[in-house]
Amino acid sequence: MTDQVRVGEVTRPRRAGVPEATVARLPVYLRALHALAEGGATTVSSEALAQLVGGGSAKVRKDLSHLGSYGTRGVGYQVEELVFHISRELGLTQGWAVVLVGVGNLGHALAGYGGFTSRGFRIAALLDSDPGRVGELIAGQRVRPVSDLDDVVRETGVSIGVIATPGASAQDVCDRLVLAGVTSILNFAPVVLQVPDGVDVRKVDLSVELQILSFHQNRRVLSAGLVPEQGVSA
Amino acid sequence: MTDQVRVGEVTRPRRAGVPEATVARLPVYLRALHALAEGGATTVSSEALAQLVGGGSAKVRKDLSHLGSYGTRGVGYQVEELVFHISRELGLTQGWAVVLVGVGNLGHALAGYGGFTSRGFRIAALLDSDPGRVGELIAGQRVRPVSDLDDVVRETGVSIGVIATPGASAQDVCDRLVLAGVTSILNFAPVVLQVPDGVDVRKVDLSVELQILSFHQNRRVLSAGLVPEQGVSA
DNA sequence: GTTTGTGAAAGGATTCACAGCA
DNA sequence: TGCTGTGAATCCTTTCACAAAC
Repeated sequence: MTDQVRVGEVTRPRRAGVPEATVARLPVYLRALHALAEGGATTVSSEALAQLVGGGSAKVRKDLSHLGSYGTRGVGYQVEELVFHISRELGLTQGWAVVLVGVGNLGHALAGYGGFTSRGFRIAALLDSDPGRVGELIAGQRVRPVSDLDDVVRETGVSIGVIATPGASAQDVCDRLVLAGVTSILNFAPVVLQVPDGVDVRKVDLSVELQILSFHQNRRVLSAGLVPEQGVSA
Repeated sequence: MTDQVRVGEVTRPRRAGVPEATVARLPVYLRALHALAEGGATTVSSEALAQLVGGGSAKVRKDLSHLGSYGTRGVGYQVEELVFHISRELGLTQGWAVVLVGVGNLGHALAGYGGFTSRGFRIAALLDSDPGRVGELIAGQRVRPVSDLDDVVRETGVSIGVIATPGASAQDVCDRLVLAGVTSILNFAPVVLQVPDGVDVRKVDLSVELQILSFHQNRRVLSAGLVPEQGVSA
């Protein structure tokens, strides 16, 4: 936090090198802070915040220190101030336009999910390749055909695409998104997408977490000694 | 892989110490391997697998080496064999019974999601606290009231609970699950759950990934346009 | 020749512990 | 006194590079 970086005409505290691990936790802090603010809290200590998100206070402090020095010794952090700085760091003040492709069960859930709009994302369009779905009204939006993608991107300045199609069509949709100029993609389809350099893909896999849970559950059962042996032995 | 560990009455190659980072990737390998098997491939090299999942071949080899020594030098890995060993390591051969609480949009999507059942999970029951939803038929299952939870756990030996309720009721549902004896919980609600020691909670937050994407998109826009020179790395 | 398995090196992330400030 | 901010130490993860095996 000591050195400075020139951005345009102004210098401001360097926040360029925020570690990935920290970035991944900022949304979690943000949610906790919103909850605190709703509850009427004005300040919060690293210890209290750590309690809320499940972690150590030192980690919280180090994370927040990457955004700048916004705490007060002996007191803690101002909730509203932290919300502002984290939101800005995450780019949530930009009001990104998002296009959602695929309005099956999951797409429906995503279109109606408050967590997107409440964090500054604007769903610019809902697309689906199934002609039977086109025209359907979901969360106040009319579903449009995937062929409208180029128009949508041009009209609304979409920079983030969300893929909630079946696995089979995900790569095709992805290619179209990239071709249309979308550089950030959130993929809910159960496939690993291939994209050119310069495009950022993140994947949310509903079953991966369940499998990780299974691993731990399995270990717990095994170490509890209840299951003598399973499958192949050495 | 050299030392041994006693489990019950037998010794077998130690696989107890699989690093978390590796565990998190095993489901991804598993999916790629299933796709390869469907495509008719019988062997795969670490390099090819790395290509498919997006990573380095050394990482793949080190990951797989934690399961044992199942590759053949000069050849690669047997696809089917790897599928078996990874599945077993993840405990997917146990056929865990899962109870899903909350059958709103997201719950619907989860109940119909093939990725659960195709990986050996069995949805033992669907529960909802809304009396209006009880009795509804989803994916061949009839929705039952949350008050049936104890019965469900007793009857079906459920060990994993999935929470897909609104945030407001998630902690309550979580408490009931814990009380009923469930020790692994997958939480889709946008809150951080508090649980006693010995209970494993994993959270999937649909908007967290979008916010991380926003961070990178923001950085890209900043460094592409306005920032003259240094500061922003990558 | 090809590809695995793995020590060793390098790079990150977390935790410790305390100086410094309100 | 209470709590932040941060070097230093520790732990974990990734990458390198190559001997061993096919």
